[in-house]
Formats: sequence, structure tokens, C-alpha cells
Amino acid sequence: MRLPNHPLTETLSLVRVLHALSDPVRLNLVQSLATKGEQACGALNLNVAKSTASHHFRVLREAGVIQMRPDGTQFLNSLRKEDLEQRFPGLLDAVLRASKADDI
Amino acid sequence: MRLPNHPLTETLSLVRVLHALSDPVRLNLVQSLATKGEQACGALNLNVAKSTASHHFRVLREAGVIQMRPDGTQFLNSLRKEDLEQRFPGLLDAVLRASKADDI
DNA sequence: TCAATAGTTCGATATTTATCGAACTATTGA
DNA sequence: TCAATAGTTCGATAAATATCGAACTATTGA
Repeated sequence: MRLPNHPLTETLSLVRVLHALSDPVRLNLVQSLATKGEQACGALNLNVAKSTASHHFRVLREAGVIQMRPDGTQFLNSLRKEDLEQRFPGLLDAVLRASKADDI
Repeated sequence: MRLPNHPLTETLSLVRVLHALSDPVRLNLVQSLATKGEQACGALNLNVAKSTASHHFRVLREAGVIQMRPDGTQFLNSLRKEDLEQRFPGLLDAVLRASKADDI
């Protein structure tokens, strides 16, 4: 079983979270998870190579923005909304709201 | 007279803003401006070389996070609070609030 | 048992970025 | 007029990052 590491809510770093969100591919990914809910990696059409997509998922996971849970041959990804809200209140909502106002 | 370029509020890019904020030196700088109000570059003790500080001010300015107005031999810097609030409501407040909760 | 599916890891590469010191420019106050 | 002050620009460098393809690993369904 592949169990990727997820940082604890209390240890999340603001700089890390902001950096994770400051890439067009990743922001697009986060936006998709926000609207579609839990999704497998492949279900999100990122228009990059598989290895590149894997890289971006890892950056988001290690920053604490998403969680990945194994499900058969795939991973189901979702936003850590509650955790982020607890650690950095209002931040994710503001980014998601902004990402709709922006073309990215 | 040195008049640096400032992007229009309507053209601010979310990715650019998040990237500008995702550096420890710059986040610290933004935090200082938020608490102290308008400040000259030299008044903020960034603990980096003058040229490096200048670079960070430029990144923040070009992202639209700060505005710089010439005043004698120096520049007075301030946050573009209202502009950011208009373009990306709640974002700056959430980041500032988070930056207090975080060690950066 | 085994092929198919879903991601990860690895090695390479090109780009971006943070950093510095030195030289430069602009403004003011004496 | 000129020295002092405040930043900027330039050139160099080291580190981080986004990207890819190929090889690998883990899981399931037939």
C-alpha cells in the first residue's frame, strides 16, 4: 500500500502554501478539486506529462493543500479545506474566489 | 524623477500576486508595511544586500502588491490594500492574518 | 497468473530566481 | 557646487523548479 506523507495541520507553513498555489498548473488543479470534489489524478486534465503532474500533486500534498488517499490502482485527491481553514482562516476561500475572478 | 511602473488594478494576476507573497523576505516585508504603514525601503530591515532588497521591492511592485512613491532621495512604500481588495477580495487580509499565525 | 491501469521515480535539461558586490543615477542639504 | 543619502542596474553565481520520457511499482480484474 502506498501511503504518502501528509504534513500535520499545525505544522503547515504559509510560505509553502503560497508557493504551492503560485503556479498556474497547480492553481488550476486546486480550482478543479474545489468545483468537482474528490478526483483521481488522471481525472484532472492538466495538459502536462504524467511525471510532471505527479510532481505538482506532490508539491501540493507536501504543502498541505491536498490530501491523497489510495483507492485501488489510483489515488483520490481532495482539498484539505478544514485543515487550511483552521490553520489559515479565510485563505483558501479567498484564493478560490480570486481564481474565478482571474484568468489564471 | 524616478517613476516606477505600477500595474493597473484590473490587470493584476493572481498567480503573480501569490508568487510575490511566497517568499520569506517579501512576506516579512509585506507584514512590516501592514503594521508600520508607509515606509522607505531602508526603514525595513530585511537583512539582505541593498541590491537584493531592491529586487524584492520590484517583484512586489510589479505584482501589484505594493506601491512606491518618490519622496526626496527615497521611495515610500505602502501596500495596495484597496486595489487588492477590489481585485481579490479577502486575499490580503487572509495572508496578513495567516502571517501572524505563522512563524514564516 | 498476468495484462492493464495509475502513479512514482530517475536522470537530464532549460528556465527562473535569490543573492551578492560594484558601479551607476537621482535628489537633497550644506 | 558637491558630498551624502537612497535606490537601481549590471554581471555573475548558485540553487530551485518545471518539464519531459523511460523505466519502475503497486493494485486490480479477467
